[in-house]
Amino acid sequence: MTFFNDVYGLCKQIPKGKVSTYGELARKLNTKAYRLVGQALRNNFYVDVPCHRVLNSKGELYGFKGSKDIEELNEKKELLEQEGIVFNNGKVLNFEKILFKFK
DNA sequence: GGAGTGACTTTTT
DNA sequence: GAAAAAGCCACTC
Repeated sequence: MTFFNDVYGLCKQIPKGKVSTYGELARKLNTKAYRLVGQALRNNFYVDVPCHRVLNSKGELYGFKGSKDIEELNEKKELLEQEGIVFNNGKVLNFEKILFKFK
């Protein structure tokens, strides 16, 4: 679970009001397993990890809204709006501005 | 230990 | 430019 753990750690590094992408996370971890990032978050969306701040490369939520099992994250999406992130048709406005890039 | 899986990304049609 | 297909790696069953 080390990989997952790393993912969680990075997610926690995402400052409030900003978002990141699975690609960035994976790249930061020096891996191409983009899907693993999503998997990690999915298994651990119970934990205090701001997984809702992680979007896909297009800057929009992936799977959240479509799946019923994770419809709880729909509420988290609204949380993002509370943090200052604006959504438009499921997409994020000024995505590149609020995108948090890992170093 | 092998096969299946997935909140993705990139390339190709 | 949208839609489909393939590639990817770690984790679970």
